Amino acid sequence: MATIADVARIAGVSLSTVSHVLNGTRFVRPETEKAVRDAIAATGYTPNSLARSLARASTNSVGIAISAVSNPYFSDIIRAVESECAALDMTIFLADTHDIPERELQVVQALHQHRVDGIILAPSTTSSERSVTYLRENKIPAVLVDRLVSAEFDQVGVYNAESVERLVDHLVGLGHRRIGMVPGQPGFATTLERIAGYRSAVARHGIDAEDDLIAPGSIDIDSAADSAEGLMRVAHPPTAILAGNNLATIGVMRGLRRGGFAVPRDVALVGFDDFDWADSFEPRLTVVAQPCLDIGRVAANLLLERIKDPDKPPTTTRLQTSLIVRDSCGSHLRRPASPNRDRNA
Amino acid sequence: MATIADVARIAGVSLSTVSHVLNGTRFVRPETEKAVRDAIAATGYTPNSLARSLARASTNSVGIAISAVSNPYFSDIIRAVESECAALDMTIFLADTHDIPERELQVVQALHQHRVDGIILAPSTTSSERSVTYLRENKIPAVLVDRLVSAEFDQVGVYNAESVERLVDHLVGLGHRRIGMVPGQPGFATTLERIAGYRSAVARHGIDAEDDLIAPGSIDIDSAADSAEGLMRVAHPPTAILAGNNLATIGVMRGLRRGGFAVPRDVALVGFDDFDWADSFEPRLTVVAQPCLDIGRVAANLLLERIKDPDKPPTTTRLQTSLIVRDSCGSHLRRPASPNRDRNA
DNA sequence: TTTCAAATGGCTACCATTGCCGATGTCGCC
DNA sequence: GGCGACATCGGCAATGGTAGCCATTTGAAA
Repeated sequence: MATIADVARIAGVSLSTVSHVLNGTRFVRPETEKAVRDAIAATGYTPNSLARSLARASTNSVGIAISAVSNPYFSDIIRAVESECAALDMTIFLADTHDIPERELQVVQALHQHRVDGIILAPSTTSSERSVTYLRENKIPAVLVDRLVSAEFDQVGVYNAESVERLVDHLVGLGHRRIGMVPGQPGFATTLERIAGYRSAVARHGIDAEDDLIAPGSIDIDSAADSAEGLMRVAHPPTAILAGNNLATIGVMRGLRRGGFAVPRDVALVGFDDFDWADSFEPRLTVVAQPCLDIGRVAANLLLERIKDPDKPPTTTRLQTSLIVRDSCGSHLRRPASPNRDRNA
Repeated sequence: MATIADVARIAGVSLSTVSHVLNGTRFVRPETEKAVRDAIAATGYTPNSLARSLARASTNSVGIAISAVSNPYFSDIIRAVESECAALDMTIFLADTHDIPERELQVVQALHQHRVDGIILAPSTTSSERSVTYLRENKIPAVLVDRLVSAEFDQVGVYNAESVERLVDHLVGLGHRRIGMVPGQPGFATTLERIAGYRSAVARHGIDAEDDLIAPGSIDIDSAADSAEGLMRVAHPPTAILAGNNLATIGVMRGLRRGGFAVPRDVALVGFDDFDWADSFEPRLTVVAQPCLDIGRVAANLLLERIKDPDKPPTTTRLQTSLIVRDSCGSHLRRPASPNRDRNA
């Protein structure tokens, strides 16, 4: 593998000149530049990014610490971040936190050791966890996505409570007064906010709010399925279920099907997070959709700003969700008194 | 940020000794080692991976060049690769090819410049494309996944033709004799193999094989939807449709719905690739499922072997798919003469 | 001849690794 | 007490590209 020294030797110039030609950091005569470029072509030289990053003290890369595994919802975010960064010739380190705090810390440390310029993190647990502490103590430019746990960092998420309230409003508008909830991952900031939104909406409408209507948090599809089955076995089972995220939604459907319940005939269902197949398969789900691409875009831009200016005050951004009404509540069957067939925020 | 020199100074030893303590590369007295470790703790020193990689000429990282964006099928593969690599303390560079040859080359070059130890690539086009040439010319350890385009590399994929043949067999077993196909991305090796499998099976059964039964390749969900609508408008529309991959399946459903056709009432549907929601939403799809986790696992291990021994002969691995029979062909309605309700390979 | 500018060379710090050679120090043995 | 054997560790160099600084060379203008 050719080095810059080889290029310099063949071009008959100094190391400095080759470097300056490569980076445009000072003027060189057109003839000299051509000699250098010819030598580069002849040797097939490509700069060693490691040495370059070492000297520049900047790697032109960002790390994404996210649970890309269990959460398909993140792939759109990653996609948007990748797209923004690629436009600026930055590369992406992807590391999977598996949503386990311990692993999350390891992953953040690994990214730091690789000297990424900044980190986008979806923190697993609620408050100042070790990984967040690590970011703060090492002054690593960072943006938190999805779960907003610390206002000392730049953060991007959605209005979780309000979105759930809109789902509850929708159900109440259709006449439902016993609404069950199958939340997402227990302990996550998003989960807590969404449960709070549920409680708030239910209280506002003055309808049933027994604790047995809220299932425990679900860690995967199957536990959500179990929760749904459990919900339908209580004394007065709900007439509608609200699923706390994409995996919970699939799980609830699986559980209901297993229990012999049809949606929306036996029970209505609304979900948090949309799917691109949701308009083609039955039951066509009524959901609130997150602007995943926007989240990723905003996160990437916030991070790049933060890298440029590490001392600017951190901002927390919440984006709007969209209520997409389809058929999973039977709203096309039993029309309510107050029709609210809104399609968008 | 502390450097190894700071540690050496505080511990009162040489640079060499600190390095040897860190890497266990030569014996040091327990007292000396303790002094070094104390100094590391005191300074909060973490080695600079860049300098380390530069000196070692190995980055302990692998690059994944894949279209993670448009293809959710790859997330399981990425997950498996990440898992295997994490166990060996290797990190992952993720770069998105967007399945565009030009971008694919850029991405491979970027990974190479970052001096990854090896690359896992899902090549977009059929034969020796520029990115594959680049890998070969620069002798980069590499494994090709999904689309098997060059036996000079290690490769991992599935039996595409055979899998499609099983789907056709299943349909024929149910009495279908006009079977349409909506293939995946045009030009991809997988697509060509799956079309070949379709043609072969159709010929073997001696049933209709007009060219208008094979739609053009679909680049996304919507183009697959258009293809499905188109298929249903031909003179003698098919009684069953075979979708060439996950996106095509969703697209076909969307198109059929738009055209007012119900599955399986008006037309049967089988798909390539399974979904984790497919057992809960209607129509419950009959599909062949790829062992994505295994593909990723095998790919990671092949790459690590290849890095260790760059000169061993390349191997091509094809894995078995599983036929999962559900309800999207109406097999639960009109039982055929020969019942083949097989659930697995 | 002096003066000046243009163009480029040379140098250095950045940082950890690793093998090699050399410099101590220590111990046992005669 | 002197000598060899060995344990332990220091010093050095090469690996790489960057970017700013100063020095140098060359040619042209004054």
